[in-house]
Formats: sequence, structure tokens, C-alpha cells
Amino acid sequence: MPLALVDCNNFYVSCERVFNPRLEGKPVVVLSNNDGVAVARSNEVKALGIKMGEPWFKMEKIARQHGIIAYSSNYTLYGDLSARVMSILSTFSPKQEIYSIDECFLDLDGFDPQSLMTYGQIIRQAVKQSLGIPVCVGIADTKTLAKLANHCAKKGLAGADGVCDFGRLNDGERTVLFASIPVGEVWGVGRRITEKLLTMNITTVEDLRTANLERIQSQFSVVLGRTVNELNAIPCIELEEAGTPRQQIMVSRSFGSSVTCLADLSESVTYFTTRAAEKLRHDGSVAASVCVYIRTNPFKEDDPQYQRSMIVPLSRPSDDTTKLVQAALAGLKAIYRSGYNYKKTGVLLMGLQPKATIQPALFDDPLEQAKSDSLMHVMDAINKKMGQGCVGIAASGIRQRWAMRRERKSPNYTTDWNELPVAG
DNA sequence: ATGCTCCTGCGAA
DNA sequence: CTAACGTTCGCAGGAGCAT
Repeated sequence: MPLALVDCNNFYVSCERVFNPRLEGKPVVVLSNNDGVAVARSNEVKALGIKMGEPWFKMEKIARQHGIIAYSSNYTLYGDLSARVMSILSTFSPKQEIYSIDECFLDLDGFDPQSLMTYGQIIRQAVKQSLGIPVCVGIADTKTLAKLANHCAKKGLAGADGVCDFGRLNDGERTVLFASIPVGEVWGVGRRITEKLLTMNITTVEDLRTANLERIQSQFSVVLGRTVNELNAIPCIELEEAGTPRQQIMVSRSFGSSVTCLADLSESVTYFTTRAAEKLRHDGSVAASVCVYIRTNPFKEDDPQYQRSMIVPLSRPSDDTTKLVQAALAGLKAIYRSGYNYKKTGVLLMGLQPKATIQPALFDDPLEQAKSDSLMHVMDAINKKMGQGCVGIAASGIRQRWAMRRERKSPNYTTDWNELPVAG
């Protein structure tokens, strides 16, 4: 029954520290795309009161005062380290669910309950020793409780030292502990639901655990009802091992500066569609339609605002970059209006299904299909070997005036020989 | 009444 | 010097439509 949630501490910051140990003990933040907002903070930065999602320009002053070191996010690096972490963790259980880039669930069913604390410490040591990434381990009987146990492990609650096993608590200890944790810490309870719960005098985890189930379900949803059950050690959310492919693929980006002309927007939409199509083929799926959307900057309240999207159905499901780009550009042309400062565009591939299940249509030319497949195959192979974007659609543009800002990126230490710093 | 698709809101990392 | 506020995914539930 028990399972573990293993979560990397301040993951992106820890990744930067692996390759730059001088960052140890110093305040470090990693910024989102476009160097927009904080997405990872070292403990030193958290102590300064800087919140998750805080815009960089708002914290820049305090950052200068305290010598905060800021990095642009380097997803190539984090993705590579994540794969290595997950690979090590997979050796500790027959069943693993990779939940996000920095955390996974491990099934511990059948393990000796007395040894789980020790096992958690062994897991922490293994990842620390081989990769230098610190992790915390939460152990409990449901996913929601394991997430909560992980929170306690990180905060050192209930005497935890990087590992917290709720199986070690008796009912009284659990009640005291849960009564001390704000309800917003519970997995599935976000800002809105927290606000509404507060009006019902439900402020702590213990309040929610002991709340009336029917009342929660009717006032909120069956989802929050499941959460209440899970807090009571009744499993409602199953462990999902890899295998189910995505249902949609989104590629969108804010621009480094605003863009006004259709030509520049077309370049970016072409580029985003190309990236999305690569993901699609990687999954072995085809898309039935393409959604393209554009919008101005809602934070610039004086600018005239405009946002619109359009879904363009394909004549038949496809994974061919050229066909997807064609559809996306047709949609863009239809929704584009001149006279606006555009800040963001995005491409969404919808109606995904496994390519293998697609029946060739009656009038399809099998030769055309084979040509398309082999062209895409060659493109993917070259880009994999020579680096993303080596071969592509000419309309992506070379200047890419719409490119995002990334002024503080660290090198791709693990995936690109050219970016390794040279000694001496 | 029932079953669908489309759209929006919410949460998570 | 200025201006600068993320991305990607799933789920649920209501609206709108057809049957």
C-alpha cells in the first residue's frame, strides 16, 4: 500500500549548482522563459521573501542589495539531469510514475514498513552521490498524503530529516501535525479553492480531512472530494506508469519585445509549429487539427488589446510539418489584425491519436505518404545529430526578431561539447 | 431526456 | 539607458447543439 514521492529540492537551482559549486550557500534564482519571473529559488532566496512567480524586474533592486545570482532557464540541461535522476530512482521500485521534471512516485507495496525511513535515506544518498542533486522523500498510503509527507520532509516538520513517513505517526500525532499545516499546501488545493475554503472556516489540512464529504463534493467538485478521501488514506488516484501519450501538444512563447507585422508573426508560428510537429512525431501520433492564437500584452493596459484563436481542421490527421505549418499560417492570416502590438503567439495540436490506428483514406496516394514520412524522418535525424533547428522550414526566418530574451543562460554542460567551458 | 463537442476555469510543476 | 509579468498539460463541468 505505501508509496513514496521523491522530489528534487529547488531543482533548477540545484542543476545550476551541480556545474558551478561556487553557487552553494549563495542566493540563486532561475527565471522563466524571457527572463520573466522566478521559477526556482534557493533557500537563501526564499528567506529573502521572494515568491514563486515574482517578476524579475520587481525583485531586481533587492537582488542587487543581496547579491542574488539569476539564471535564465536552461531546459536542455534540466531535462538531461532529470532523465538521469529518474533513471536512478527507477532502480528503487518495480513501479515508477514520473510525475514532472523533478518528481516521481515509487510504489513501495510489499516493502517492510519498519525499514521505509532507512530506505528513504538510501534513496537520497544515491541521488546525491551520483548526481549531486538533493532530494526529499515523502512516504504514505495515498498520493495526496505522500505529497504532503514530502512537504513535511522538506520543511523538517515532525522531526523529519529529508524523509517523512506518515506510517510512523499515530492518530494523535497526525492530528496535531495536520492542524499545523495550511490547507493550501494540499495537492489539488490552489489559490481559488483556498479562498473559498477559508470562507467555510476550513483553514488547515486537518479541517479539510475531517470536513463533510458530501458538502465538499457539492460545494466544489468530485475532484476535491477525492482529495478529502485521499487525506483519509483512502486511495482514489492510481499510480500511472508511462505509456499513455499526450492528448494535445502546445508550443507558445512570449516575445522578447512586441511584434506588429504579419511577416514576423508568421515566422514565429512556423517555428512553433515545427517544434510541435517534432514532439508529435516523437510520440508517434498524428493531429486532426491545429489551433493558432495570438494576443497583445495584457499588462500594458494603455495599449489596445486584442486576442483571438482559430482551430483549423486538417483534411486528414497528419504529422507532416509542412501540412501543419500550412494550416497554422492559414489560421494566423485569418485572425491577424494590423495595428496591434502582439506579445505572444501559440500553436496547439489537437485531436491527437496514435499514427498506427489511422486508416489510409480511399484516395490517398501511398507514394505521397511514404515521401512525407521519409522526409520527416530525415529532418528529425539531422536535427537530433546536429542540433535543434539545423534543418527546417525556410519561413521560420533567420533573424527571428521575435526571439525571447535569455541573457543569463548557463552552458548546456551535458548535451553540447561546444558549450563546455575550456580549462585554463 | 440524453449524448455529443466546444469552451472555460482551475491546478500543478 | 529603458522596459521588462512563464509554459504545458489534464480534468471537470457548463453551454450549446443535435437527436
